[in-house]
Amino acid sequence: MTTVRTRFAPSPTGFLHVGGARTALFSYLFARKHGGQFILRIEDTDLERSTPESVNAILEGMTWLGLDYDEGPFYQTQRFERYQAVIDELFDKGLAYRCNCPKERLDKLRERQMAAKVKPRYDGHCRGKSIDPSEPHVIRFSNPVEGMVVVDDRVRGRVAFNNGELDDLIIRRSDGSPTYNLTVVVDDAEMGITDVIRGDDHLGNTARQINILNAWGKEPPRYAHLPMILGEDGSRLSKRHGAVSVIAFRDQGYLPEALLNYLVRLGWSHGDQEMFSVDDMIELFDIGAVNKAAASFDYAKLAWLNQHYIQHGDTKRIAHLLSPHLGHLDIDPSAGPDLTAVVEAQAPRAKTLAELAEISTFIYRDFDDYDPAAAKKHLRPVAREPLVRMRAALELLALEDWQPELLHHQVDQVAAELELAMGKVAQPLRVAVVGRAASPGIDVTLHLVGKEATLRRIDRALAFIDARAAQA
RNA sequence: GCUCCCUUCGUCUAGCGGUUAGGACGCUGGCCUCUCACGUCGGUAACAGGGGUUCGAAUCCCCUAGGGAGCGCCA
Repeated sequence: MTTVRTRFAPSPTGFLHVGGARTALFSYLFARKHGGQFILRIEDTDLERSTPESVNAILEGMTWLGLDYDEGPFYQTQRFERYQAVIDELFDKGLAYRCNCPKERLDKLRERQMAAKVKPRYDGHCRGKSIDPSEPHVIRFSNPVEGMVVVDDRVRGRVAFNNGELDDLIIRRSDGSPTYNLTVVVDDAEMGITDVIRGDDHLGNTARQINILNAWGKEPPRYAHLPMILGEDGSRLSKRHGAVSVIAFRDQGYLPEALLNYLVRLGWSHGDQEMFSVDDMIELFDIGAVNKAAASFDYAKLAWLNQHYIQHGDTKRIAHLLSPHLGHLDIDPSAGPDLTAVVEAQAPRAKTLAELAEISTFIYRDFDDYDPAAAKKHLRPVAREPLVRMRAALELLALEDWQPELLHHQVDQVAAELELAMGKVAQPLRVAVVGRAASPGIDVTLHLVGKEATLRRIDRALAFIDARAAQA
């Protein structure tokens, strides 16, 4: 039995988007599941549009997702001699031919075909003509004229194409460079790719590629064409739907395991299971169980998964990943409490790391203004007494006693002394210290804010209440 | 226009001839509770339409409708 070898073959004309990431993931999983190899190949034969920046962006995305490859990255631009050799071979065997049809003829042909309501395709005009290699020309593959090509696809099943529908595609441009369908075929064959997993926009190409493979005398790999990922409105996923670059997800505070988990469930499932670690995926993934229909990207569900992983992931690691997001808010995490304590306290209320950072700013610096609704509701004259009492009680607390348990006790005490419900004391205190009505438990909140800032902010709240009373 | 493909709650999906059509996200009601969350219990909501085949169809076949992809000297 031959070893399974899959590849991910992006063209470096932009960042790594989630559709590509899912294709890469499925290829990766298939290889890992079968104990095979996963290969990365950069298809940069389009010199006009390929950029080194894009290559870096793709590599960065793969690394962030943890989709490690066993071989590569290979660059097609470094394999031009191989492609030329195969083109020559096909030409010498009469399986390809020179064509010098001018653009005008091709345009007219196409026009006529459209008018006749037939599929536009090259008519094989130059087949059998002997064209001098010194004059400008391209080389076309002689596609079989009769018969059918059958793609035995792992997700689509058997898909048949009539050879009459396929035309003689160009395999070498007039500038001498090879084209996509040729390079893919050569690389997949020579890199020993056993299973090609790619987007279903390639289904049509597959028929052509199988024909080239057959002519060249190579065994075609097995194919699996994945359905597309659509935006929330059902149209092709694009930037206008939201983030599509995996790096953008990272920068917005998504965890790679959350994105991977979300992606694996797009078109694939294992019973009712929703949570999958990468190890789970490798164990359970089944390419044959992939759906045929396109799926819409649901940002809300991704957010739910992300929250789950923020909440249940290793606290130290989450803290580490949170750090740069605090930095973006001009916060120096080392100037505050232990970051893991912040993560533990806030994780249940953040869907992204960016959000986690945002709702934690009060821990590091005084807030600018009170949330109007919160201030109106809780910083009223009735709150004055509880706040004064709290301040007095807290001031007596030694720095080393500034711990959640003792802080909780203080709030309890004041509430009991004033015969007030816990909330009547805790809420004004919370708004005073946080600036808004939502935060972790009041004990944890006070602990994270620290004694000095807590007392300062209570004073500020008292002044606020007095000023408001004077105004009324 | 032509070729190929797809169609179960709003979304991701389970289902593979007999189910009260299940789960998850979202939305929503209760509980928990110092707030917001988390958690937990419940609710809402789907087989695109029409013909067959069959004792019996979400499941098999055909047609219609809707959607998608491809038809480059792009990949």
